[in-house]
Amino acid sequence: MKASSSQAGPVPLTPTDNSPPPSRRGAAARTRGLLLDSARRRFAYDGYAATTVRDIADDAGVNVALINRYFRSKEGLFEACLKAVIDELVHAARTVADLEQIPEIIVSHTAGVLAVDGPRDALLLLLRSSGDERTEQMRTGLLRTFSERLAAAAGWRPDDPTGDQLLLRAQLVLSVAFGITVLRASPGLEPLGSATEQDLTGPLRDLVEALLTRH
Amino acid sequence: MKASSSQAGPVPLTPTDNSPPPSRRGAAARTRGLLLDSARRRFAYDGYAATTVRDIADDAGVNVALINRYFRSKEGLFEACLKAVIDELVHAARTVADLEQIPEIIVSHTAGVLAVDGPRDALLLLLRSSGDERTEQMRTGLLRTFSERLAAAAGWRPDDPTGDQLLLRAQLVLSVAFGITVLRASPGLEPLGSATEQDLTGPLRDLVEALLTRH
Amino acid sequence: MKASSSQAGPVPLTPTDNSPPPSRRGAAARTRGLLLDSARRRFAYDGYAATTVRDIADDAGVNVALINRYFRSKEGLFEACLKAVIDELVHAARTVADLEQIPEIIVSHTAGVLAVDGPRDALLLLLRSSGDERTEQMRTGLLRTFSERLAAAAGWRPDDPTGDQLLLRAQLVLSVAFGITVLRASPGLEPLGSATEQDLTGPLRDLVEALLTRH
Amino acid sequence: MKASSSQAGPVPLTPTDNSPPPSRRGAAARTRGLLLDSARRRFAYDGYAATTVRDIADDAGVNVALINRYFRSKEGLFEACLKAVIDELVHAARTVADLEQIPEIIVSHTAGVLAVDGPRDALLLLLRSSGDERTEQMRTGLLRTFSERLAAAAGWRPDDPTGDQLLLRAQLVLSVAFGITVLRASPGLEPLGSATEQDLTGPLRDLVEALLTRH
DNA sequence: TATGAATGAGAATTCATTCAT
DNA sequence: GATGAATGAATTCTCATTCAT
Repeated sequence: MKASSSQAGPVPLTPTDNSPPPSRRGAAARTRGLLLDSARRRFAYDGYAATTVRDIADDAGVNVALINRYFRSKEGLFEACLKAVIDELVHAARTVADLEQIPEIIVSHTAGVLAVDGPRDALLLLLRSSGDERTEQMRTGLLRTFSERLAAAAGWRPDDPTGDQLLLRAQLVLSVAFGITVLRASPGLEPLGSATEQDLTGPLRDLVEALLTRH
Repeated sequence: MKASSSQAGPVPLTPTDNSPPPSRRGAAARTRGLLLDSARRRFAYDGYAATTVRDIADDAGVNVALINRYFRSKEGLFEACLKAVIDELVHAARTVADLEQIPEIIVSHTAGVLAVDGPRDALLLLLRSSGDERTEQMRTGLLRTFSERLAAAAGWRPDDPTGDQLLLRAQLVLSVAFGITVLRASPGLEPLGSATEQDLTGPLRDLVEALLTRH
Repeated sequence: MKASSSQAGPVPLTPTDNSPPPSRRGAAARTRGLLLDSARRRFAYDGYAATTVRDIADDAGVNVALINRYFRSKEGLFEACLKAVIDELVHAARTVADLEQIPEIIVSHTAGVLAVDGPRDALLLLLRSSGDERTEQMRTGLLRTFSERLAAAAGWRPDDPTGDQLLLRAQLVLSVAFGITVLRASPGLEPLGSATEQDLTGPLRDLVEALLTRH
Repeated sequence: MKASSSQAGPVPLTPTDNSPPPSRRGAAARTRGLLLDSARRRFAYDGYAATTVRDIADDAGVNVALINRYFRSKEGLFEACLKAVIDELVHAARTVADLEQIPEIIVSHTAGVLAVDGPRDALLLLLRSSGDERTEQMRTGLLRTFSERLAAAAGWRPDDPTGDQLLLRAQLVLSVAFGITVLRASPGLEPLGSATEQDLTGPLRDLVEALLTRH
């Protein structure tokens, strides 16, 4: 049985772009963008295999064949989504300079109302797989980068012989972020499901401090 | 493109039962069990939609049609897997009496070599969806139960007016467990990927203490 | 979609034989008979392709594999049914000596409550096909025989040069019989659906007289 | 064993439309029509269950998937066929004003060479069932309408207290039509099998007069 | 003789993708 | 650039039949 989200689209709100095609030139970029947005949501919430290219095209309000035109294939589209998400997260990782910022970063990628998200589906999509080798590696690469960045904020250095302990702890912090994301994607679990940024920040501060301070 | 695991099976090791078919009369239970085991692994690692009934049958070494015979449909099989996992987890939840036990419980469901698992794929499968309403509810029900149990170990009571804070923190602990699981399912992230139970227990103790003590 | 009759059996009444297996010897014949009865009804009402060997076995209350044991195949079973029906009808045809008997013969094979029939499904089954060449010929052979017999009662002789007219009229009489059967098999058409033998005899007398007298 | 007609198609003659596809844009209606034609023949002659969607698509010379595109399912296609047939027959029923016309109407729907038919398979298809409740009702509805129309031509009125007798006789007339159809569908029964319209009209006149005049 | 287990062929349907306009 | 039409490769499921007890 297909997910009920198939007809309605997982998050039909905030179509991101309702403006008419700006001209002849530029219409392509706009269509590409619409598809990318829809795909990202679908892939994130329903997973790669459960998502139909028709779902995506319908959400975007464009013809299915354009997916192949602009992205060569369903998998090409997935890769494009992944690339976009990774870019965002690499950027976010760079902003992590010290431990105090970590809770905030996590919260900004996991909290918020599901429907209004956009950047909120990033972590979720990162966990999805199309089964393709290349995207698998992109994913792993980012995870590594991100956890090293978190560890670095706690004093970790690549050549530190005893650094594995710290890196492991950083990856546990990362785990919380992903854990929150997957649990929030599974509806009905309160109070986590509708926790606000404020609700989460306090506990996360405790958590980060416990895991990453003086170890 | 299909997942590369399609041919090899995600983890074909430890078939759990290599014994020869016990006569023929009465072999039904064994066959059913083989299918359940294979399905559980496949669904957990590849997801519902990406898993083919043929994959499952081949892993189990039996004919595809038997899936329909014993479980009515692919979805029936998924539901059976989910039920089994939920039973295990409900049992695990019951053993949680005080905070000290929590790290151990988490570790026992998240660590261990991927290939040797069995109970280790429980959390992962719990996150998978077939899109069916009923299984969705089973999942949510368990998540609620489990988080309440964790909170209770920290002193939470259902009628406590300010208990939501504690329940939220318990759900964050649960998040870590799921987060570890999904990150370990994504191969290549070291040191988390091959962390042993000992490696994880210490940090988790800090984490549980920070989140659930005196709040 | 399968016919709703699949679970309930088209006519579960009058199992024809509820007696316990008489001995070891003789059990075979009884089982064979049970299967033949069930098959006949199923084939007649649902058609060959829509009927499942499991439907038949379940109706008869015996194991499916026995169909192959006793009749070699589904088609063998169908052929056996057809043969039985043909035997009955050949016998009926022989009793037709003059025109007055024809309405009665028709009525006895078309009227009666659907559920209680037995000989009433004969004509219906005769119209069913398994697609096999041989059964097709058996069917045609009987139809020929029967219509010649009807024509003979009206004075037709095989070598009569102008006899075709009369034979055609006899086949129209046969048509009525089959027409009544198929219309009665399609439920809800009143008053034909529940017409009694008395209701039908009068009109049929008029019909036979009009078609077969002095031409 | 499958019907021998499976490979050859029941009556592949007169494809109704040999014209080349009219451009490509807008070819949908033509394809739909081709499928409808093939389906009608197949369903009428082989029955619903014995007919394969691939048979139909091959007869029509188009891809199988288009059946689902245009009719949603095999059953949807059957329903479309039934609807078309019913429309034709309702139209035919309306033309019946007095008794003299009845033989002609019957003849026009039952005679003619099998291969050249088109409207000739209407009655046959009407007797076929997919097992679906809804189509069953459509069928019964038409049968009722049609027989009332025949009865009306003989003076029957809906509120006539003794009208059942007349209605029953009208349904016997209908029976002849269906009887002729099913007997002609079963090949090899001469002279009925190749009787022309002229051959049938005379006897049918006698029959209608005997059944429907002054009763 | 009877039965539950197992199998392989075939059926309907879905879906990503390509083609022609 | 965009679209409706068409295709072929899967995928799930059903079913007649065979096997071993």
